[in-house]
Amino acid sequence: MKALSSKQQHIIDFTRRFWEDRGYPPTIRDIVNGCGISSTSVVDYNLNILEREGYIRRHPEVSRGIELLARSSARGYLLQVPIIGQIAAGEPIPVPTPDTWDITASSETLEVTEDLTRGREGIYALKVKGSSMMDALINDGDIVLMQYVNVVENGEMAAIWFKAEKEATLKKFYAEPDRIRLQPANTQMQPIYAEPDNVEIQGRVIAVIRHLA
Amino acid sequence: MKALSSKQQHIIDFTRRFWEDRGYPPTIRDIVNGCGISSTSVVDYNLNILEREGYIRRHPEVSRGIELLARSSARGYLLQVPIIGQIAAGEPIPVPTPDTWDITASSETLEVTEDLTRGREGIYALKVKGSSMMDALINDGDIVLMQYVNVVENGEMAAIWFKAEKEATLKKFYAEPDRIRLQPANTQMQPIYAEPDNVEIQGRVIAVIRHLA
DNA sequence: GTTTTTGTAGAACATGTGTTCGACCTAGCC
DNA sequence: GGCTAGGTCGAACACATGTTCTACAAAAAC
Repeated sequence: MKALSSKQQHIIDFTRRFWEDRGYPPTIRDIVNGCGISSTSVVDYNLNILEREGYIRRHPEVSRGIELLARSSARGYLLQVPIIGQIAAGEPIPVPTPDTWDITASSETLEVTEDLTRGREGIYALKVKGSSMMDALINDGDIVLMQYVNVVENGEMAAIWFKAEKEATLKKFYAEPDRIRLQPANTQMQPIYAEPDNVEIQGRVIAVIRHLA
Repeated sequence: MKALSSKQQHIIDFTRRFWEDRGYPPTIRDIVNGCGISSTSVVDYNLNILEREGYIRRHPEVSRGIELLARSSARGYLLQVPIIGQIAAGEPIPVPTPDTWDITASSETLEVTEDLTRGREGIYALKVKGSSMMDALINDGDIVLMQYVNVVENGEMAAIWFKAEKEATLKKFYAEPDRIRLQPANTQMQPIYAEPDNVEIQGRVIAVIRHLA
């Protein structure tokens, strides 16, 4: 990639702005007007260079056939994840139902980029209430992205429900021969051991998002 | 919004797929082919209904002038944040330069939704190295979204550089009459006090993103 | 100097593409 | 039966838009 002339940079900027603004790319004549260029062929000329240098892709004979490639550009797309409830030490963990999956029905949603979920199915979100998960480095107000699964691999962070104690928590999960070891994310803290019968895995933690300020 | 006929639903789905796939909306004839419809006027007819019902916006006389309004689609938009380096206890905190702002120049970027930055300027990201920030509930591998500022309000989480000790850390910042109090996010831990001369604020923490599994 | 390269201008051309219109079909209703 | 409303079809029209070509100027290479 060579350096771009100021005109080429201008064209790219304008095209991106146009695209973000209207949802479709500009025509060559839109660029002529938007960048104060005086001929369509000049734009064509520079678009060819931009394509050769890998900044855009052009679809020949197609109106508005300009695709911005700039580093992941548009590709990564947005997902709406329903925030179906909260997770707190003393409350049952809300389990997604066909109802809560319905984006339009759920009261709150979280917009995340696809790279967080990596295309996984069954993603939902919970808001953390209280500071009982601090040993998992999760604080009051954090949002945890969950995947709806009933089994997790050793070492994965899971949402766990202690049946007897009626308590919810987030811990790293390890199945050992006769027991289950739950390891706080803070490695300086001691693990907890539990009976396999007493724990119910409610989901896997995909990501944690803490929004300050 | 009335319920859509299956044909209308099909048109919307096709349009979204087309759009996600190629970066620009389909023409009416693209929809004719893609949805197995036999006349452009049928598509036009249904697009008008879709616009009336609020699912799309059409730009008259404009080729490919179909804008998807359905939630998630494009609107709430994506920002590319440059990951300009890492933050570790014993290293200076990388400070953004005009160079690192250039998305195309930086080696790695993070895609975030606008609601995380809330339109703020000067946003960059750092990758956390090591577990020294654990008292701020931040772990190795986490990504912190930063805003480039030199002063922060009391109570905000800031990236701090201790000049004498040559150490970086993330702490809640409180200016007191003669000293600066730095409070770990984990409220059970004791605060640290520092001389105003010895601390340099390198930025404000906007968000923390932890990506597991 | 001459020649080549790079960039710009304007116009003409060919095709892409939204729009319109008349005809037709069905279903429901009087 | 006649009537209307919703939906489909095909073709023609008009203009939006990518492409191409010639001419020209300035800079770079020879």
